[in-house]
Order: sequence, then structure tokens, then C-alpha cells
Amino acid sequence: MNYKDLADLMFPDAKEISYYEEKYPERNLKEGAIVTRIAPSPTGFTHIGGLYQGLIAKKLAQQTEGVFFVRIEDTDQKREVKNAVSEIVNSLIDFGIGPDEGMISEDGEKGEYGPYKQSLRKEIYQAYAKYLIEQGKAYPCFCTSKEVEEIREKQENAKIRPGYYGVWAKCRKLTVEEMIEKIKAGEPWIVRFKSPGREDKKIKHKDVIKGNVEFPENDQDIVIIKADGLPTYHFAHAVDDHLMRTTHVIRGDEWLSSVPLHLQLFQELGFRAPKYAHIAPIMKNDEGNKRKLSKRKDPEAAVSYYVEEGIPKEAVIEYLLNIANSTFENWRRANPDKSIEEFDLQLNKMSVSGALFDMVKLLDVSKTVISKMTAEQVYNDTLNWAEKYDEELANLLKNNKEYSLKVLGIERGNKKPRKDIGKWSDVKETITYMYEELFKKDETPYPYQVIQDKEAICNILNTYITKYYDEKDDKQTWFDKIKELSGEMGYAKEVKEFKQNPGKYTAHVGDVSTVLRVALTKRTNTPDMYEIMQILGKETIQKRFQKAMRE
RNA sequence: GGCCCCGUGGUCAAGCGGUUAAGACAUCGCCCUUUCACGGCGGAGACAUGGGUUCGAUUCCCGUCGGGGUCACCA
Repeated sequence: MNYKDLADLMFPDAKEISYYEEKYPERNLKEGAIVTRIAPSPTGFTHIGGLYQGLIAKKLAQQTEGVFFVRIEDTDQKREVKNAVSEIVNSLIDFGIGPDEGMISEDGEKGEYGPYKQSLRKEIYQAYAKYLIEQGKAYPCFCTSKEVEEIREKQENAKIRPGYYGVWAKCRKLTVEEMIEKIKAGEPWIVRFKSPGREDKKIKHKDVIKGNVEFPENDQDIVIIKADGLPTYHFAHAVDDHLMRTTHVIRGDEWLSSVPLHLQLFQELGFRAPKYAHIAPIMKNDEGNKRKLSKRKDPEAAVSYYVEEGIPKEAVIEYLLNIANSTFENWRRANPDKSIEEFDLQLNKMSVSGALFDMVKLLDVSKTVISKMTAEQVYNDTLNWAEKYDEELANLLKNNKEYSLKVLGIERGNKKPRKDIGKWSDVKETITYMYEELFKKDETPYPYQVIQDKEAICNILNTYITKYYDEKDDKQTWFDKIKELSGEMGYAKEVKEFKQNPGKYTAHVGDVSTVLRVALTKRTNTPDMYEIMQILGKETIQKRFQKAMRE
């Protein structure tokens, strides 16, 4: 009786590993090409951190003419959620980081290294587990969860390091004969890795992001095949990333402390280990404490949040790139119109500690992104958003396309475009007064400021529309006329003059403008009034003035 | 608690033994201007802390404190 007999008894149907080694050969890529992946669990929720990881992985692959693939880590059947794969894949595709290979829809996949869903790879893991057993590098463990629990309690009471290792690893010491006997007697078993490590020895590792780190060696005989026959994360990671020929493992830094184990697994399996890049998570300040963005507590943790709020995808991506490499900001300033594909992302420039998520900064990035768009783009994106989240706005835009394009085009397209829209949900507030059907319904009072006297206001409006306003005026003439009007009403024609002669005037041309603006829009702040009047047209202006004089 | 990682303005961050310690966002003031936004100029604001090493430490070493991670048949 030897290890081979034991292995055959445990996994009678498993193939030789050489079968898989041949089926999944080295990739034929150019020197330096990075093969990487994102490996989410299908929880039905795409986290902003996942998008961040995906973005980094995708950029790296794209920059080196490598491969970026998606693998689904669904070895924990308790956590299965319906349609979770499409949720993730669609988010990635929406944000422009669609995979080159792997899962591309709920059940669809592409590529020669599949299946890309771990639950479909059971036989592969078992083949490698069998191989380890044959080599005496893994063994069946018959401990019940209760027994493991008891061991742990003893260790805790004795204040020693918990875990299944050394003298505590009961089943490790069983003879092959005893193991076979137990299996034949029908005792349930799982498979444990026989760790060759010693806790009192150190292992040095160079992480692509974190740099040199030193850990004690792993000496835990961790579970590699669970009672349900599926592998644990650690084992699946080693087998999959080897067979899928991953060159760089990019993952959250909560995995950093598993590196000694993973390296050991690769070593014992006879695989070449990939490079590791452990990225710091995006954090949030919670009453003075930093913590990871949480699915439960923070709406902004969900990728869907940005979609719902109407923050453009490009803005989210740019913000994330900003966090990834602080050089991005300078690059963007130097190359305002280049595609982000041209930006060269560098792993070694990534921060080793987690950045606090900054919504204000994101919105600032977003305002800049939107300010560079054409009216047409703004129209289309806003309409797209509104069709899902704001029916009234959607109808407004659809029913008045040409008009809306003009409204959205105010002070857009010049060297110093407006930056007042940070997300599509801001649009409504900034444009509704331009539409008669909505303006008519507006019951709020007119917010007049310096000039409040009803008679004076009526006088200004009346005189302006009958005597001065002409749609054909250019901007300079238009404003000169408002100055003249101011003079005629007894106000200062220039603000400077007003300031230089305190007491001489009660108001100035700016205040007169404000009266016009308020009567026209019920707002004290608007974009350029000349353009507004041009778009509104004389007839509407008249109507609005009449309404203002009535109320 | 053990082990590991991290600690530059409110936030993101350059810096890698000698710097007036960049820049961006936020904030404040001024300018531009009919309002707002944009833009321009300027201000305030930081090397967690105590010891070393050194002619000299934000930079190197150690301790302390603080933050984070990890110690599953979850990933």
C-alpha cells in the first residue's frame, strides 16, 4: 500500500495532470506580454473596487498586447446569486473594460483556456489534488468540523497559534493503511495540503506594488478540496492561474498575507509562480476610522450607483486612474483630448496604502469631462440616462430636440466652457426654466434683489421690451442697450461709476440685468443672458415679462 | 492577541540624505465680469512621535503611538 493506491482510491476517475498541461499550453504572446484577470465571486453586485481592479488589469494587458480575462470564482455554493455573472460582465463592458477572454455573459465564454467558471473545473482540481496525494504532498483528513473546533479552542486556551499544523495535524500522521481503511469504512474526508514549511523560517517576497515583504513560512495544512469536492480559493488559484497561464495576479491586498501559502502551493505543484500585485483598497472615512467601501453601508460602493446618478463612465474611469497613478492628472492636463488608452499605467507607481474615496474630486473630474463634450453628446447621454431615471426630463428632451441642443450648447465649445454639470441628474435643474411648459408651472416667487420696487421693475421690463430689445443685435449692441436703459431709469450705466460715486445712484447696470434675468428665469444665477434671450426668442421674452409684471 | 503592511496640509499625492517640502481637489481673498460657472493671480494649511546613525534627516535604523489587513471545509 502506497500513496498511489491511496490516490486511486480517493479519485479513481481523475485524469493524469499531463493531460491538462498539454491541453492548456503556454500562450504564444510576445515578450513581456501580461496575462491577467479579474476573478470575482458571483455575488450579484459589482463593487467599485472590482471595477478598479479590472481597470488596472485591463490596462496592463492592453499596454503589453497581453490578455485580460474574467474567471468566476463560484466554489462557494452557499453564496450563489442568480444572474450574477452577467451583472459583473456587463458592468465591465459598460465601463469600457470588457474582457478579451473568459466569461462574456451569464453562461457564455470565449477562449481556449476554459471553462472559466470554477464550478465547471471540478475534475481538473481533483486531478491535481490526486497528483499531490500520489507525491505524498497532500492527504485525506477525517477530522469533523467539531474536532477542528476543539483543537482550535485548546490552542486558544493555551494561547498558542491556532490552526491545523505540526502536532495538531492529527490526520497527517496517519499511515497510508489507516487512511485507506477509514476511506473504505466510509468515513467522510476532505483533502489537506501537507505543508513543508516551518513557522520559524522566513520567506522573502517581492510584490510588484508593495515591494519587498517578509513573512514566516506557511506551515498550515490548509484544506484544498472541501467536502463538496470543490477546491478552496487557494488551491483553485494555483491550479487555474497556472493552467490559464496568468503572468500577473492583480488582487486586493487582503491577500498579501496568503502569499507564503500560495508560493508554497505553486512550488509543490511544480508550477512557476506568477508575479503578484496587491492593490490597496478604496477606503472611506467612517467617524474617524478608515474602512473599505462597504456594500451595505455605502451606496457609492456599488458601480450601479454611478449609473443611477448619471455620472459619466469616462469620469469614473478617469477618477479611478487618478487614484491608481497620480501621474495621470498631469498627463491628462498635457493631453486633454487623448484617449485614456494612450496613458501608460505603471504598477510600481501605485500607492501602497488605501486612498479615501473622494466624491467631490470625482465630480470635479466629471465636470471637466462633461465640459469637453459637444451639445449633441450631452443631449444623447442625458436622454439615455433620463429614459431610465427621469421620465419628465426624457420627454422634455425628446419633444424638443433641436431646441434642447441649443440650450445645452450655451457657452459650450469655446476655450473656456462652462463646468456646471457634474452628472446627468444635474441637468434638469440647470435647464428647465428654458422650457415654457415647465416654466409656466413654476410657482416660486421671483427672487428680486437690489431693485425690488414693483413699479420700478415693471418700468424696466416694459421699457426694455418695447424700446430696446431687438433679436438681431449682436452681443455688444445688446449690452450697450441695457446700459442705456439703466441710464434712462436713473441708474448707473457702469458698475465702476456706481462704486466711485457712493450715494449718487441706488443701483447699477448689473442690478438692472438682474431684474431682467429674474423676470426671465426666476433665478439670480444663469449662464450668459444674451444667449438665453436668443434661444427663448422675443415672443417668449414678452410672455415672461408679462407674467412677471402680473405677479 | 500573533504575524504582516502603512503613516507628508481636510483629501489624493510628488519627494528616495542637503528642496523656500511640488501639484491637484476642497477652502479663503483678489482680478476678469451684467449674475453664476469658467479662467487668472495670491493666501492659509503637512513630514504622527521619541530616540539613534550622520556635518546634516521628511528621507536610513530602533521604540512608541495611530490606521489597515490577516489568522475558515468564504472568497
